[in-house]
Amino acid sequence: MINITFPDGAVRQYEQGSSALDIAKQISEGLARKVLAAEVNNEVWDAKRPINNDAEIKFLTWDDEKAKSTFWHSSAHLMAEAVEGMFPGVKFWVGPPLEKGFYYDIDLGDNVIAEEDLKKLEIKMAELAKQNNAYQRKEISKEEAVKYFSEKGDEYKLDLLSGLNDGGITFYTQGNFTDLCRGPHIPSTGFVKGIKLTSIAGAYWKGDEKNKMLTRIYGVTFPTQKELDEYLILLEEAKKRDHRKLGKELGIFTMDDDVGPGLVLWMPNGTVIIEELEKLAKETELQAGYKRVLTPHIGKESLYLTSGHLPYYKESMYPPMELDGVKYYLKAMNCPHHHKIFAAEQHSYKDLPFRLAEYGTCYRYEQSGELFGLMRVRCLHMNDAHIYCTREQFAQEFRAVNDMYIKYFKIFGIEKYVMRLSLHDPKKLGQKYVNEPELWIETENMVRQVMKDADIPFVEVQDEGAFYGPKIDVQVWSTIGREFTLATNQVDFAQGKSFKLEFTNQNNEAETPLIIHRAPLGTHERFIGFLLEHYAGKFPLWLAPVQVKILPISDKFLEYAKNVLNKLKIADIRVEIDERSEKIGKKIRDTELMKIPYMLVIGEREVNEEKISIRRQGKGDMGSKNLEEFIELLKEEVKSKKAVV
RNA sequence: GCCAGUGUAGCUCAGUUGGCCAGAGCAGCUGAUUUGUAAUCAGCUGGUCGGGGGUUCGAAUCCCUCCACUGGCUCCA
Repeated sequence: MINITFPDGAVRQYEQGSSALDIAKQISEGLARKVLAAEVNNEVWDAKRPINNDAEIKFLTWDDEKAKSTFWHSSAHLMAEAVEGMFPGVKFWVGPPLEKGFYYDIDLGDNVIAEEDLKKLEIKMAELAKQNNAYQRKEISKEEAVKYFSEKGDEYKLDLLSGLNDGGITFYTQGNFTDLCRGPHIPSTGFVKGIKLTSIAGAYWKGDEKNKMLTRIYGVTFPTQKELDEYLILLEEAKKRDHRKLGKELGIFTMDDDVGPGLVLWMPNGTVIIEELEKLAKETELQAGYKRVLTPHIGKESLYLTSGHLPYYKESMYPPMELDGVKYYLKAMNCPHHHKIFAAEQHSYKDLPFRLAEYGTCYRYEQSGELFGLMRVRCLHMNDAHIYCTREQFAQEFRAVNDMYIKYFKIFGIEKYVMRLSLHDPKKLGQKYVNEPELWIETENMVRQVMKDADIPFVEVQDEGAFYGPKIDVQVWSTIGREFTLATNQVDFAQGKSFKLEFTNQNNEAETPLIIHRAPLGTHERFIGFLLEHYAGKFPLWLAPVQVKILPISDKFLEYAKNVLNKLKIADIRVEIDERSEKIGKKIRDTELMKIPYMLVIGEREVNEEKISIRRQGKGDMGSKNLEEFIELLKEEVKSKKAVV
């Protein structure tokens, strides 16, 4: 007998070799029907895997993220079985679960798969699921596994095997499909009910663009059709919040073939938002001791050779224009220009930290396939600044930047974010990273310490640093689930040297400053793209391009309405009037769709009472007030920067 | 850049196996209407069917090529 400890601390005895599923069955059949996998001593196991020693166990059902992963990974195997049935002889790489769903990377050989085939595969998967085949685990020696895949001629699985040690290797089989897999899996295919294969994509083998491109099929499955349907509806809803759709509908931005891909034209409504954001940045940075500068959009080749950007960055810069034998590049970053401003004057340690800020316009020739709405563009306006400081000042400055991020995130109601410490890869020193092994370690430690001291949670990732130093990237998720880097805070120990930047220290010696590059609001493009999805186009009052729309019921009340318009304008409110001879219902509908926060309905009653009727976007009629009162409310709301939910 | 897909009026979309001057709704314009909290009515304008080339008696429909966009990969603020 073995002792099994349950999450509530209860200990019960079971026969040696009982599986989690056996145990669940003894508790109740209902539970057993729901168990997808089990955590055995904090490791996820197949529910049917025999337990031979005393253990702590926890049943995993659909509600548990780990069970979902197991479910989706098992679904990937199910899809692989269907694919193998359709295209015999194909080879499989890996098929991991995702946050929502799964994929499998497949070498289809000479076969081509089209979107229509996904339907067929779904049907095939449903058939196979219905057979309710068990996922059978088998421990196997490395020799035997190598033999199996050698005979199959499967170089991919052999490659996986080469990285595995003998002893821990397992095969999983369901129906006619056997895969090298560490598991775990759900008990049988019958659990998979709602099946949707979402897309086909190419993916480089091992994520390296020099390697062969495999076919990746994405899918998602659920234990019931109903849950799948609900998920698909959710996806449809998410599309409505897409910043590209909203951007067009609300007149925020546009792009044009004749201007060029990735080049954003900010329309009047978008420009209002940009100006408000810049106002916020200016106020915030002024208080934080930054000085504003303005620099040209181009620079000579020599500038980028000095900075060291050119060798690392040339591919993503617009090609140079040549004048009188000198090459000029469009700037892809503002730092070299700022460094030259630092260099233009003598600096004493007493001047430091020296902080230069600019909403700098940069041009990056991103690969065509990388462009994506506002999130990835070729002309961007960066909320950039460079801080020149001493080593002693570094910690405090770096922390102040992080604090600024958090302050901004509060204003915008950004609750979900992760700070990511991006480190170098020692193997790539001299290639992707400047060859200063000690400085890398030193600055990485400095940043790590700052984060720890400030008690800010962060994750560390290898091989993600800037070429000149480690950085903190801030990952955010828009409400529709897109993840991207919004802000960045970088240490630079290299450019100070290469630009021969100096200050005089207490001992009257020349010393090179450390440089912090930072962009808390990222770029206008990405930030506004994010905000569009974050607010679903319903911008808080302070950012709303049009804050108030006046809706006269008929032109009889136009004069009064225009009077209101002028008073609001004088109060610095962004206000418009709808003079069309449409019915009030129509005017309201159009204004609601444009997501304008306040509507003022003006008819006979308002004129007689010298009031205005207020309607709040999404909330309906709010009753009437006199105009002065309303203006005060507006001013307060603007000042609070709060979003109405 | 790579893999797969899409590209028809300002927008959202129809357009059957290639075959009468390419359609609808919304928007726009003109007129009527003067309206009380999410769509008033009528008429009209508007399209080299992404560009170019080819197959064919005939192409929005088939083929090639280029461009743009979409979903991914690589890359990234």
